[in-house]
Amino acid sequence: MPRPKSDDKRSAILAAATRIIVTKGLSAPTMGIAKEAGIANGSLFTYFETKADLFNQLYLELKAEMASTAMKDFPDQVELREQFFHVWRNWMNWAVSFPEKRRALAQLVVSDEITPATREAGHKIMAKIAELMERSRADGPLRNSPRSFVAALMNSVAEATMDYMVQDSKNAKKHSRVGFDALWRILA
Amino acid sequence: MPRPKSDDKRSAILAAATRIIVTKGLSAPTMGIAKEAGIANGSLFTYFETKADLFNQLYLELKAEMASTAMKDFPDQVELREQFFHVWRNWMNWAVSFPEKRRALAQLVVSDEITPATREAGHKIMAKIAELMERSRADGPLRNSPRSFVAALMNSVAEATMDYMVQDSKNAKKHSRVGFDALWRILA
Amino acid sequence: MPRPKSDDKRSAILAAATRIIVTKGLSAPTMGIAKEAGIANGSLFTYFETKADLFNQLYLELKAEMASTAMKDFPDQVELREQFFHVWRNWMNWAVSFPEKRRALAQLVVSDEITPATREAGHKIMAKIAELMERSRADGPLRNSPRSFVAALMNSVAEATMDYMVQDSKNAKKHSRVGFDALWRILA
Amino acid sequence: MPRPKSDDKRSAILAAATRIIVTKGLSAPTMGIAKEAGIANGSLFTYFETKADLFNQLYLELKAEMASTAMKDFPDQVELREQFFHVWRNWMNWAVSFPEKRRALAQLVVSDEITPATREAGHKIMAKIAELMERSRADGPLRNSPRSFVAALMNSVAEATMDYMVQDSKNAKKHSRVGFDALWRILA
DNA sequence: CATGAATGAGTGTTCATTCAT
DNA sequence: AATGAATGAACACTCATTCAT
Repeated sequence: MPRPKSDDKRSAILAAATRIIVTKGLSAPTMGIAKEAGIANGSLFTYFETKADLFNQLYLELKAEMASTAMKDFPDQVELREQFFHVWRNWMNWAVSFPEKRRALAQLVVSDEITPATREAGHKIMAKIAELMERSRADGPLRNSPRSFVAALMNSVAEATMDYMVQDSKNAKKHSRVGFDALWRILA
Repeated sequence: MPRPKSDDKRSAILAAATRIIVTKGLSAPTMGIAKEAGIANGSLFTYFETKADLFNQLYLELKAEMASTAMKDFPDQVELREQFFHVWRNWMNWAVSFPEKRRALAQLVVSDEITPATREAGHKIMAKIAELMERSRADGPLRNSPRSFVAALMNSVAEATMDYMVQDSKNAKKHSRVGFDALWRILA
Repeated sequence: MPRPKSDDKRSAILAAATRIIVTKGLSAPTMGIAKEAGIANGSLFTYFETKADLFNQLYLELKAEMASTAMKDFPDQVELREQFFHVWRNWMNWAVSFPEKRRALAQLVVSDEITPATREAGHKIMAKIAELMERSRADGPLRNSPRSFVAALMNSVAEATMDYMVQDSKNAKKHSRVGFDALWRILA
Repeated sequence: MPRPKSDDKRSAILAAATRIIVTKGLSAPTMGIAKEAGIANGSLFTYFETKADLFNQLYLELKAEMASTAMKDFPDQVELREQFFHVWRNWMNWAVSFPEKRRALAQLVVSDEITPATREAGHKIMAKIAELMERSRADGPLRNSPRSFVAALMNSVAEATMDYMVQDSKNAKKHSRVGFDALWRILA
């Protein structure tokens, strides 16, 4: 029974990577990430086989956190629009509360280090939200468009809204509503 | 800033960069771009001071081409919605006709090599389109939102629509319409 | 130098190192050797202070086994040439029976990790064979050459013969004889 | 017409590698070789694609020099034994005159970075010497052994002789003769 | 102006060795 | 004693940029 691989350390690396990606981008040296995490450069590779592996896992971690935050306190008994707005509000709040996580995720999304398998897994994580979206557009103008198109639209509106909220955080709540209304106009 | 002798060579580099960025991403070596352009690696720096400079100029070049294509044959005499749709259609067609340019531009947009000044200039280039957008939303639900938010929304809908069109190019025309309708629902 | 508890484990490491050296060379990671030996990487250093130490001990181990095999069933009562040939035959047989040991040893011989002291000890181990050699050349053309030169010649002929035998193992016995005759012609 | 790739520099790298290999072995850092050659570390890779490439070329270079030195002033009109001895003497002299080259070559020969193709080319370079060897053993006791075996024997005797000569260079000439006689006894 | 050799800082990853458990 | 995580120096190779020709 030697020192067991510490979950704390894994988390520290992930958190460090998040911070460093925000400031230096995806080309940030692994050594910088290790230092930020308070470990030796070589130790990083005890937890993640390669830099790309680290990025893929971070992508998933962030997406999972985002999705689970979005689904928190999900109200089963209310009507669809309100359900969706509940999720939307949680989603936006996460982005505003953890701007670094959101920006890091945004970088990871466009990285070509993220494998198709990882992206696929990422989509599965968002399944609940996607399902809400599906139900919302079921009778709307986009009822015949492919899901991926609708999902892309939803994501873009979400991203734009987040930016808006972060920039003018005093009125964040209002902006969240405006973004959701725009989305709803697209879908339903 | 005396522009160098051969405009041909400058264009060749820009075109080469476009192609290389699509296949290798923004981390593509300058030497690869030079080779693709049919010149020696050192010569690239006669035309562009640094790699970042090349990218900034390419960003502007592509944006300008996109914008001018969008404004082609602009119909002054028709009503606003139709004017906007004319522009939208040109815009979408450009993206479908020159997928490499569009994809390169998409990469450049998220690059942190692109300076704020360049982004600002890029927005100016889109001024005509922005103005249309402004007029369209003047009486709509987003009439009180900041222009940047509205612009971000428009861009996202455009990007999603382009992807959609490229993926299913047989029905490109129909998809273009669907995207525009979605945009219009947001704005007006 | 208290030898560690388990001689089994020590032997396992030595045997693993032999195998790994053959496939990966002397730059084989200690971790690979440990895994092959079925122990944890850190445990290797309980038995051998350093990688170089392991190699030095392995060198000696292999040389000792080689020498003792060569001297097996030594016939005291026959004449010199036959005595020498008996040893030669055992020697060659060992090489053919344990090709991995021989190849590992060949690599170790040229390694600069093997210290002069170890080499010296290795020569002592071969003392019996060297003595036979000395007696064989006592009246021959090399009677006035330094022992080290003669030993080097003998070793080279042996090495060449071993290669020859391994390559064409069907006629190994014949090749062994041819090699010995060549050696004898040099010495006596 | 830029700076042309300089043959001097190529030679300097090769010479530097020779020296460094002797002192630090084949694991010598490329940076050390570059520094010894008086160039920047990156420049080494202008002349040799990889470290392995450098080693392969050096192997060939050294072998070629050795072979051409050995054939210098080849006497066509004398009998076989004398021809062979002439070559042998040149060969031994080269080894004694350039001990670093010889030792570097000895290391390269056992390196697994040297490709089969390179080894093949190396053998071609030695073709003339091999031919002499073939003629010498044509009627001798090894007339039925494979050439590779005979060549291995010859090389080993040569190596042993060189060591001997270097160690006791005062009597180098005598030792060269002794070695040759031993070889001749094997072959003819 | 064009060329491509020269430069040298920068980087992901490996690995012998140490040490906490 | 055994384990395997932790360490950090080391290293081959890349690449934007400079500069001699």
